[in-house]
Amino acid sequence: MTRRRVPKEVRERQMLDAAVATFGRLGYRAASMDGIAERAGVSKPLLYLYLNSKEELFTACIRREAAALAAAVTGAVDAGESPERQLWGGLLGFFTHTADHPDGWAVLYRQARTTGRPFAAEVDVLREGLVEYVAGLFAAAARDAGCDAALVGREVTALAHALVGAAESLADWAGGAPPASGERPEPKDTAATLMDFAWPGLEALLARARTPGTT
Amino acid sequence: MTRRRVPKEVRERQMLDAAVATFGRLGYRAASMDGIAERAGVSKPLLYLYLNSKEELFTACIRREAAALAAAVTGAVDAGESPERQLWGGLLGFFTHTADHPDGWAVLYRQARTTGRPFAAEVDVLREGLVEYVAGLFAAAARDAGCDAALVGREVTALAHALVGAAESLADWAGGAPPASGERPEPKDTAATLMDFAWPGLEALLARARTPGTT
Amino acid sequence: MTRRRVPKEVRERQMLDAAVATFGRLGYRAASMDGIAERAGVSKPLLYLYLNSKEELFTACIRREAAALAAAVTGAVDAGESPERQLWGGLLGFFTHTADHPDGWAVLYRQARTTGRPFAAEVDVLREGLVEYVAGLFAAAARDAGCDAALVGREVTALAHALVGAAESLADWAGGAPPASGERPEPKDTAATLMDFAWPGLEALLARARTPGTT
Amino acid sequence: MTRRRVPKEVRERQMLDAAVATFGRLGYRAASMDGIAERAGVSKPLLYLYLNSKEELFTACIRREAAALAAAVTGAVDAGESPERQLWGGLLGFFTHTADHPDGWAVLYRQARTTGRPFAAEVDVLREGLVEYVAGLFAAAARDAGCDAALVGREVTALAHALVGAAESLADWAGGAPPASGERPEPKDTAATLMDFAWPGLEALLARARTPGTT
DNA sequence: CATGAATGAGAATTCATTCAT
DNA sequence: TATGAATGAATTCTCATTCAT
Repeated sequence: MTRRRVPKEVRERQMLDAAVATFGRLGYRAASMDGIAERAGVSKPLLYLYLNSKEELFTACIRREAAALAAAVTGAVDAGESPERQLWGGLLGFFTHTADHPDGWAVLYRQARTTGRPFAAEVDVLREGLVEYVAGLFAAAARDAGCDAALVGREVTALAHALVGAAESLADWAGGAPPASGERPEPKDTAATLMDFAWPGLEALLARARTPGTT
Repeated sequence: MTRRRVPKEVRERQMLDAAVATFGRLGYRAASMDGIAERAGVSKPLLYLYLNSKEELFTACIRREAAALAAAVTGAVDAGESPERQLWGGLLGFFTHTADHPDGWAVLYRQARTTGRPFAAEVDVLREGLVEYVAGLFAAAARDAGCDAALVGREVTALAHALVGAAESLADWAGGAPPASGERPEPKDTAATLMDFAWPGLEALLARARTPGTT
Repeated sequence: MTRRRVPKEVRERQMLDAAVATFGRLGYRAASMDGIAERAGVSKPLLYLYLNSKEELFTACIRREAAALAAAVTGAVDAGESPERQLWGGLLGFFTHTADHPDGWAVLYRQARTTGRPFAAEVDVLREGLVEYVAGLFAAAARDAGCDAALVGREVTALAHALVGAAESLADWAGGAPPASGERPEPKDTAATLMDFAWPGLEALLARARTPGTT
Repeated sequence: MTRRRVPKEVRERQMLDAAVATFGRLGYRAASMDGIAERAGVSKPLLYLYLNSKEELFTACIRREAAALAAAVTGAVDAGESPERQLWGGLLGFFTHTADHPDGWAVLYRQARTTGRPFAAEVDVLREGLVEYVAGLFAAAARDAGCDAALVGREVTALAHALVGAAESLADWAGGAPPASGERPEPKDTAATLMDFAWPGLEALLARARTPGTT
């Protein structure tokens, strides 16, 4: 159609955008290369020229979105602050980004994880990074509270897993309800809900750790 | 091959079992009617005779598994006990059932939600039911603690959502780690983790509600 | 279209016939599964159901035609006769069969040999068989003529190769000239031409072998 | 990359060389213009600028290789010598050239003949020329032997066909056996094999022609 | 002169679905 | 009741060919 010459990077971004939107809504199998090409406004061969195959295209989507999400979380944290403030910042960054990029989030959380090993593994890398980061915050909070970090180590990791899972779930829920269901919750509110939900559990754990005799 | 005359209901169950296993592992699109028929040990036309189409078959799977899960949760609760005990019972029932029926859980949580509106809606019904049930428990706890139920209503619902989301996430995580990762966590431990994580948050909320002046 | 139920073997033969005709005329790459299915009067999926892939289909064609040609040659020979008579019979069988099955011959000689290793290897088996058979006849003729078989062994094999090559070439030539060029030569004449061409060379060789001092 | 200004003719030769190598190894269909351009070290549009289309490119390859082969045969013959010496010279030239230019030979003999009418026709011109030349030699030999040329005319043509076919077949066989099979036969040996094989047949024919009463 | 960027057309293969028995 | 046989409709991917610079 439009034989417009467009710089490589722009074209590639157009294609990835279209792919993320399509994969995010339909899933890997149901998405067709035809559909993606059309949405990107390019011909199918061009799509293949840039991204080689459906599999590689999907992988490229996952990587791009994972990197963007990680950057959003990292960038929202001020490393000099208290663990609690850092967690708050990270959560806010997380919910803001996922709310702003629902298709990207769907690709990562909904689709990539249900489409078989190689893809799920890509996401696991991201996830492990987040879990470790949160666990680090919890450990710092433990130190600040005068607990033996080694003592609470295992439980801290479990809690970090639970928190990340809860965050994913909330992000999914917040983004999932489409226009119909009235207003979408603000990222700030979602973050507050989760903080209120989770932080007391952590403090209770630390309290127990300071009072020997309880497990 | 086995020309055994089998009663209608048994046949149907065989087919649904095969379908749940196949859909749960491969997803809706990647699963083939051929594969399901073969796994069920019946011919494809018979599969169509009983279940009409791939779409209806998938829907039937979702409904059956959703009902089974709801029954498992409901059945594990003793309506006469305290909210905390009731929640504990429900969580235990939930984690036990999902651990025992990983394919069914995968169909509900992983596949149905990623395969487009009509199917996701089926699951949402189940989910809403659970959320409301949990919210009811929280409201009861609020009353028991002498709080104004109306006052905490909104927050209680948000918390219920978070808890259900966390439970789903934990169930998925507990079932997801295959043999490699050593032993799978016991449902009881998973439930305990979540209780420890979540209950303090609720109590903190109630405490705030009793002490006017804080949001 | 015609949803006629046809016995398996008949269907398979229809498909192979169509495939041989198509591959023989267009070559492996230029032939399309669509075209073959249409010529066979079946749908493409059925073609795949029976023959799995283009590659397997081509292999099946080669094998069937190779077996048929080998049978035609073998069946035209009376094992009790003199080498010269046996060779005559074999050639006659060969030229008769190739003239009667030009597409099969084209598949074997023209297409299979130019379509890469795995296919060429199939034909080589046939070809080696024929060469060895002819070499055996030559050796028998040598013994009858009182020559030391071991002495002429190597030359006999080279001659056999040349003869088979000449036969292939003549068959191709005889079958290649289409209607335009007037009448096609009779297999008997082709066989006679080759006998006249080749037998004196063999006899000359044997004569040299009986008169030591020549190489 | 190499922005060297290269004279037109050299460029064209580079392209034809690449095309011959590619077509000879892969065949017309399996060869891609992309591959040829890359092997030639030029861009695809340039390839099209010089040679217009895949079809024309293939035709140009055939013509160039056919001319080269004809020249090699013609140039190896001393027109003043006896028919037998001339035939020997021609065969030697033929086998030497085909051994030195395996890709060109593959294009002519293997690929062009299996890729449909228009291309096969190009080769037929070459082939007919060779056959007529050989038939002329045979006729001269007949005259030298005191035979009535008209009498043996038809048989002489058939023999010429057989000889050319045998030569082609031997060239193909000699060039086909790759490194594995040890040393490749020398052109001189191949020519000798064919001379030994063919000349006695011709002499026998002439002998019969001088002795009326035999057919 | 030379090319990077782009596309229309087609090919192999798979799948949900349905007759005819 | 139950099925072996059959197909229409996609889907992924490739290739010859051509603008725009």
